[in-house]
Amino acid sequence: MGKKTTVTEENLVIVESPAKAKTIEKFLGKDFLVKSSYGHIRDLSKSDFGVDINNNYQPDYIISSDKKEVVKELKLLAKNAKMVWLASDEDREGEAIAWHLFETLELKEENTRRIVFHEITKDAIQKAIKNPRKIDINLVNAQQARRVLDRLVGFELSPVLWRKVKPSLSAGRVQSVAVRLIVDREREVFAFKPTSSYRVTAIFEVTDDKGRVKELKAELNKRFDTYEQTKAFVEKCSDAEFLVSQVEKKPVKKSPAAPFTTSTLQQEASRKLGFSVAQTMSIAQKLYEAGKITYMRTDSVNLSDLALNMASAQISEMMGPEYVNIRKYKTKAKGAQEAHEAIRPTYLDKDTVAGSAQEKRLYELIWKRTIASQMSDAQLEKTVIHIEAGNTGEKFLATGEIIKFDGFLKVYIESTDNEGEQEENESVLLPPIHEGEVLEMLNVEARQRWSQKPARYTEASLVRKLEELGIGRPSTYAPTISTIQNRGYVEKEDRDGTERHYKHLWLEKGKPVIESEKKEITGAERSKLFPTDIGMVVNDFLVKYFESIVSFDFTAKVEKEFDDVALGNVEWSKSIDEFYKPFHDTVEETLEQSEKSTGERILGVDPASGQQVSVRIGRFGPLAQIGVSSDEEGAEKPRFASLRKGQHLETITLEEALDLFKLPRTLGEFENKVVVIGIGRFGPYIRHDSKFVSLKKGVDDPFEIDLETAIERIKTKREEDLKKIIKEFTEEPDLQILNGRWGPFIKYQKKNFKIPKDKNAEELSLEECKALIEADTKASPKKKTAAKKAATVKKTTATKKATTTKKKTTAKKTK
DNA sequence: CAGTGAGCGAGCTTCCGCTTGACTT
Repeated sequence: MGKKTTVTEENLVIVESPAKAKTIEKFLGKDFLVKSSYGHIRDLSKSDFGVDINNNYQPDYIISSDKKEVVKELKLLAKNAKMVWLASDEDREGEAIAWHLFETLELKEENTRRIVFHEITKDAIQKAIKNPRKIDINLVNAQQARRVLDRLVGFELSPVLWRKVKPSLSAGRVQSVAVRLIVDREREVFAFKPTSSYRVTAIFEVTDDKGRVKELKAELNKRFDTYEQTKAFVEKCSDAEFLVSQVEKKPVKKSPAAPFTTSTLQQEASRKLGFSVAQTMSIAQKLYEAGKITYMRTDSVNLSDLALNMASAQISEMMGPEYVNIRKYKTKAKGAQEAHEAIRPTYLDKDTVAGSAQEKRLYELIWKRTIASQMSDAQLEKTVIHIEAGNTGEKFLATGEIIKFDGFLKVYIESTDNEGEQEENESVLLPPIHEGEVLEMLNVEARQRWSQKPARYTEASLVRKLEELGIGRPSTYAPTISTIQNRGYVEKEDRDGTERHYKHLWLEKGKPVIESEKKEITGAERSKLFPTDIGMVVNDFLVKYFESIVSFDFTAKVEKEFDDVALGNVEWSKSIDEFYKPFHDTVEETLEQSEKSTGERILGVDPASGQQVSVRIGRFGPLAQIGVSSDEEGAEKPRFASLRKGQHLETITLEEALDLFKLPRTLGEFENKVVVIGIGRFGPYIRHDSKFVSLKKGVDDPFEIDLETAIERIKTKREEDLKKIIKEFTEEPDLQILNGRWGPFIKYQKKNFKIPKDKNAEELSLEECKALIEADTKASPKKKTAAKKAATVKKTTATKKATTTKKKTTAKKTK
């Protein structure tokens, strides 16, 4: 749409991102028009795999529907340009984009150049223009192999799941491994048996140089396995002498972390700011588009020389030259392609930025991390004081750290995922203590401690694991995490902890030991990824029949193969053929031979009826069942009940399953209508006269509640509802003025309408209400169509994959 | 929103990686 479209330009440069195009255009001057392809412009067609299996896996590429406009414009511009510069990223995907552009725009070799740069700086770009090359067809072929392999795996495997597990499911090289990680971890947690030991700490009294009395906390250098041993030791402490036998001092240095990549940014934003992976990416995108940070999808920890100079100047100015230590970091990530710089502020002299609160916070995080990465090591002195506990043969250790030179710690401290054990990492300043001193004991405390269960994944820690395994790319981490949640394989959830008792011993100077049992809350989870039943069943199915595909090193193996293709040592279609032939055989075999997979577990026998009790995945999710289906005439049908939230096929017990059938429960009658207790999506409820009343949380037990209490709840609900009604009209019972969460509103035929703020709700007449309804429906005709669209989406798709489906429906319409 | 738990079968679902917008209570 730009005005320049019709003008003939000397040079057309095509990059992938429009924001990048804008910046580069400034560097190149008026002879260059810089445009963007918006990523890939073509993809495999969806019919017949988009790949001709019988003809060397010949790909069938079509221009993506949302790229037709872009392609049309680029084609015209390319036709009129004297030279076309393909400046997509220097990695496998970027090379392929260049090649697709070459093919699709019908470019000619003599006036096409391929150029690459890893940083968006004037120097880098001008150097690139001076050093053009040809499209590297081997690298392109490696990308084609990658693309075709992913298509074949995804489009062969998914239909197997439709037949053997449930329709609409999906499997793929990346998502299936992500799910597997989460399922495996859940089972580790389930199998985990905590063991306990006893941790002993003591507080001593110390007088410092100025005569001030201070407390010194120390921990025993061992933990006891049994309560008896612990008690015996604590008792001995009451009259023991505590002698400082050694004061150990050693220098320690700490180094800063590398600048941010996509994955480390996602992790730190999650730990420090509590952002989800998708949130981080969308905020970063905004910062990028505003020119405030460099590109946010990168696996590189490299900073440009320009950035390093800026960092050096900035640190020197803000904190002094002794804080500068310019470093080059090397990536550790498997399969990193390093087409971009690390994520950094565009201008390092800006330590903050205008924008939303979230943008500010993320920017400041990036600024700090970038600056810290170029700062000096922190110099610490670690002190360990050894305190002999009388003649018990044990000793207490007090550790402390003093910072001699703070270095990068002045700006940034990296967080870790460790939960619970933070107190041990606390750095404390120790009072001056000398060897040979005898310390006064104030108290000794011993408490039972339990070993920690394996940590469930957060979105961010899953990304880190995937990156470690070389699975997925910076541009796909966030979408992959959405996919496995949208498919219903995984849920992000909070879980309340459970109460646990622990033993406690307390000894105060000159007093007897106090023994007690205390309570703590343990195992609470916040925003953790849990597998669903369907996720587990699908995973087990894939592991059983397609172990090689969902194995953790599958991607690494095929990447090696792609590397050979990129080097020109192997023909890509041959490499695909070697994989596909046996894979396809397994698919056929599995379709023929495997049973349908429902995750069925037989729990036992129902004592009341003598029938079998089992659980499995049903049409609408996990269910429990009493009895078995039978073809025989007049055979009794089994009874069914859905599993509740938090119950799982794998862990539910016979008793819990039988409990499910106790509801709904009829209590009796009230006002000649039955009162029924049940549990629905929103918890336990009372149903009466086709109205629903929630049970009181934490007070009412759906299995125990009696008719009297239920009636009480119904009555209070009625009173509350009355308060909601502001005005009613006898001539129009469908119309009410109600008090809602956001103030008064009009309810008409089950739809809600706004009341303007300048109107008094109580004084509205029926005519005025109808006028408001009329005005509201007219004012937003879009609302209606949007709602309709949403409804059709809901019909065609079971879960909330609204975004992808919507795109498709609109795409079809515009055709 | 508070249930349902199939084969009278028509046609659809699905992958991974590049990119950005246009959606909504």
